[in-house]
Amino acid sequence: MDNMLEQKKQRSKYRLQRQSLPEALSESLRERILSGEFKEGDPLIQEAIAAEYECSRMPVREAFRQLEAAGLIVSKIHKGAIVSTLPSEQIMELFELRATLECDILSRSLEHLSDEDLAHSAQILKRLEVAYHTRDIARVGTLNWEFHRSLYRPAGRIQTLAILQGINVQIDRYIRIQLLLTSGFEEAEREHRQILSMCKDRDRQVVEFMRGHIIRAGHNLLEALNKRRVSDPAA
Amino acid sequence: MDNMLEQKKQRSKYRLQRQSLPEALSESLRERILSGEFKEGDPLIQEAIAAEYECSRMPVREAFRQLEAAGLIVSKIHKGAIVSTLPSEQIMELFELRATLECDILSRSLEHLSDEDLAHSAQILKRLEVAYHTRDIARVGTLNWEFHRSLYRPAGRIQTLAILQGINVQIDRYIRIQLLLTSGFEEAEREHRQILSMCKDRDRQVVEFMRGHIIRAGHNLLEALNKRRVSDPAA
DNA sequence: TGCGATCCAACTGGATCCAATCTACATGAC
DNA sequence: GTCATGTAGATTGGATCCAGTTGGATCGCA
Repeated sequence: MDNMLEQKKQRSKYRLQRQSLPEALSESLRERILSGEFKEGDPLIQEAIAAEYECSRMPVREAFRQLEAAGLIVSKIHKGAIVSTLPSEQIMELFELRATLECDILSRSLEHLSDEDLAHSAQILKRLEVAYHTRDIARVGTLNWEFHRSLYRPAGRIQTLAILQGINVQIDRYIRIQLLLTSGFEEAEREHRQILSMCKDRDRQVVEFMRGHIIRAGHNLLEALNKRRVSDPAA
Repeated sequence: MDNMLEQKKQRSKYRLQRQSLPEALSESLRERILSGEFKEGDPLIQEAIAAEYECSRMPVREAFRQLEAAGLIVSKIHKGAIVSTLPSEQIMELFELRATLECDILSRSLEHLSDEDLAHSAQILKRLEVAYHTRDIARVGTLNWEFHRSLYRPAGRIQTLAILQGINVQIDRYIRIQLLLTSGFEEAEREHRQILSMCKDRDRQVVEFMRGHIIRAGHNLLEALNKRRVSDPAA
């Protein structure tokens, strides 16, 4: 999150984004769910969270509503909230959705991609590789999406990006689990470099290559995940 | 919403779905926004809403969080919430997203479409036509999406349907405005019948026909909307 | 009259309090 | 001993209360 400044560069120069407590809370809680601190099925007790952040239960409740809308938790009336669980088929469906939407947006983006955009992407890719080789899992998850997004932004498709962002939040935690379990990211790393290179050439075949990249990542993830889910019957 | 029972038929037979006040509130408020009672840019004052529903401001605040997550309102800290506004390009983008996702899911659905599914769709279409000819705008909006969804459900793509549902909520209010302004729905009505007929024949060309149907609807909507937006500079 | 500082009303944000509901354990009847 | 019922503790849902912010109105001054 230390690259906020770069991201906001097109906005007003001196804009300080204040956020309400519920927003800050939901951001922090989201990160803790993605990091695996709160696992699938874990109950989230309002009072405990409130105590941790030294605030009342009220902002916690509003944060829960946001997390629920993002699909990270499910809450039943008078029974509290638990971290949501996604069946394998739905995880794969999310990867297929990504494939569909990212191919579409990448195709549109190619026509507007400037050299500065590509330089920016290259920079993110470099940081992503550093994060991967220092085993900084959280940063790998963040930067992986950051890299993809940097390629799509020139398309100017705000709604598509928003949906993709939401999908990414949903699957990020599983990607992190995969990274913790296996080291099957080298393939993705090679592919990322090839994607960037093809984008530099404005080679339209990159669109179909991206589709394969995403679907392969999904399959790899599911394979690792299913191994874990049968051995650990927490699901 | 009177077909709830049908939809839940595969669940436990006697399940009563209680909902919390915030949920009920956000549902009601969403409907009021979609119906145009609250227009783009209108401020939503917590206290006023709470008074209307004879409850405290607390459940209203939680409902606002949900509506914000759905993209129907935007709230600034210490300045309250207003009904969100979508620029024309983003409305068209949402229609293009619909085209992409609905073609994909329809294609998958075709392989599982049973005769019962088709009978159900036909029934909805009939109700949709009744609603249109009795000028029941709210029902037209609801049933239009209901018809589309009934064709996609057999695909079993939960996440895709959830995203499409979200998109539909976003554009429903503009569809209703269009229905109020013009009567350009006859074309869509003809197309609906043709879509259903092609589905009955399991004709795969229905996928591309659906794409045209959605894109045409988007263009018609934007045309009507732009006329209104230049004459009424509320945006 | 025009500009600016100050004050006030309206509203939102957050804390605390009370009520409703669920869970688990204990008690008692058969 | 087992099953049903009752009850207490925990937890959430909703109301009320207080503090902080905003925006506009008012007043003062040049």
